[in-house]
Amino acid sequence: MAKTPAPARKGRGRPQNGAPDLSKAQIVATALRLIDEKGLEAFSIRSVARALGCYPTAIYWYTPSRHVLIAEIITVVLRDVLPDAGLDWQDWLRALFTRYRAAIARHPNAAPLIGVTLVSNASVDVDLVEAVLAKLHDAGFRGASLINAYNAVIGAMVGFTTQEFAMLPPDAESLREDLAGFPDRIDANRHPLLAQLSGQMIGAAFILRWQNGATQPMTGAFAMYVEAFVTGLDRLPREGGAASS
Amino acid sequence: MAKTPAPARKGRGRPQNGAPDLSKAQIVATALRLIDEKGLEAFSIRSVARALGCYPTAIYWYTPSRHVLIAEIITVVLRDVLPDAGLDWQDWLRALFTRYRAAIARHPNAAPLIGVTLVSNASVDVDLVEAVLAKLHDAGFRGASLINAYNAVIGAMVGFTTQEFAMLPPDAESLREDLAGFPDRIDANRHPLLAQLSGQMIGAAFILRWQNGATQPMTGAFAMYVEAFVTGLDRLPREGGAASS
DNA sequence: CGGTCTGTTGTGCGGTGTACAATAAGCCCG
DNA sequence: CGGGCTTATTGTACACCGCACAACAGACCG
Repeated sequence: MAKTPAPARKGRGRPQNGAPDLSKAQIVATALRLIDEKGLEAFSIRSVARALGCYPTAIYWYTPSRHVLIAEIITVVLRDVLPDAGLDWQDWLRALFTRYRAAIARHPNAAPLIGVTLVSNASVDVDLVEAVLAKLHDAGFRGASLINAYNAVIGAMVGFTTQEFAMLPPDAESLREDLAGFPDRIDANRHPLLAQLSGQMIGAAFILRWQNGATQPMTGAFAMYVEAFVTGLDRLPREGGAASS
Repeated sequence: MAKTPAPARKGRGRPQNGAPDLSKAQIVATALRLIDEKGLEAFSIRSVARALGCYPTAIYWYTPSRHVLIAEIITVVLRDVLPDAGLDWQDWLRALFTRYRAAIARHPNAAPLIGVTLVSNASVDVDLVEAVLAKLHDAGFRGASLINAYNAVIGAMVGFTTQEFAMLPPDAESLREDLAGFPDRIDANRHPLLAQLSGQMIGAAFILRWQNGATQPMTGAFAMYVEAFVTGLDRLPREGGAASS
């Protein structure tokens, strides 16, 4: 509430209670709350410190850098994406993709963090890796094909949803106005399908939208994407194949 | 070369030749060159100005904001992704994905810009939209299914490659060291497949890598991903389906 | 020849991540 | 019980960022 540091307790030094004022969990939770409520741009070390009523440098006692803090936010967001292990491999993949999307939908403003920072960093979720490998092994994938399938699955899981919830430029309003007049500018001879479908696509389709999945979800497209990928995977050869690098 | 503004010409006012010193194309090209050569983090309005030997605010004469400049960089990177229109719809989609990936591979450090900023903004590439719609119409998709398929295709095109070329944290070295000792920490009882495959996966697979597609391309995984998606798309119902929103 | 347009130089503000010093309270050990 | 070590924080400082805005000089046009 106060202007800049807003210290609940004044003066330097260790707090008097014996217990710390801050904690890593509290910092991560506050950061995520800021992202959820005010958008990704409102998140910074300093804004988290402001919200917690401490100096920015106090944050650094619990986390070594902005990047690591982001990594910790990601692991919180991606909690509980693993589906029930009892499912058939195809249903399991469908559930995995859906649960991943649901996790992002719960914190849409955090989506770019994951897409940009690579799924990796920080704590490797070994259970996720093993589970994907296990289900693909169930499906019959072996050797280099198994690893390629693993990468294809992770890429597919993260890829679509990251796009769906991608951040928009801050001048979304001008983008909207731009697209409002767009149908009139289409040359029906050169772009007949676009001319015919623009009414349904403006504001709802990639490249022609000004809002992201938080307000304009692409549920139908996502379902089709998952279905195409999973059923397509079933029709692929499952052995051999070159390694990636 | 000079310290801060490094003006080739001194003093204020309009240049004497009659021709401007700068141009939008030059600014975009310089920005992209900086990104390619020194990484995305080295790109800023101020760094571009430094490279051009002008004041940062001179950049604003040609572009209204950082976001718009980024949008212009994106359109340059994504030039020439459209494949030959004569191809069969499935081959055309394969070619589209491959050409998109090749474009990103030419400027890997720019990958996060596209993934984050949404494919949209700035100049809508109507030819791309129309071409995708046309090929999916060729495939028999109609109505809501056509639009869903369009979104699935764009999401698939951008999604995987964005992940493959996602930026890594600046402390990649410590990540590498961390992952070097990773195989020894795997409990072979709890994670048997990971224990067996970690040797092939460390450094080359999502979540277990410390480099991105610029140095560790996932060619095999990408091929499998494309193949699964395209052949899967062929087996989907092509009419009806609910709209997304 | 005066005014307006153009394309710069320059100044300034509020923001950022984070390195580093200062400091005070709790804790442990002799 | 007292001195030093550890802990958790306040403060200061620096180099960077995007960008708003003023100043201004040359070109161009009536």
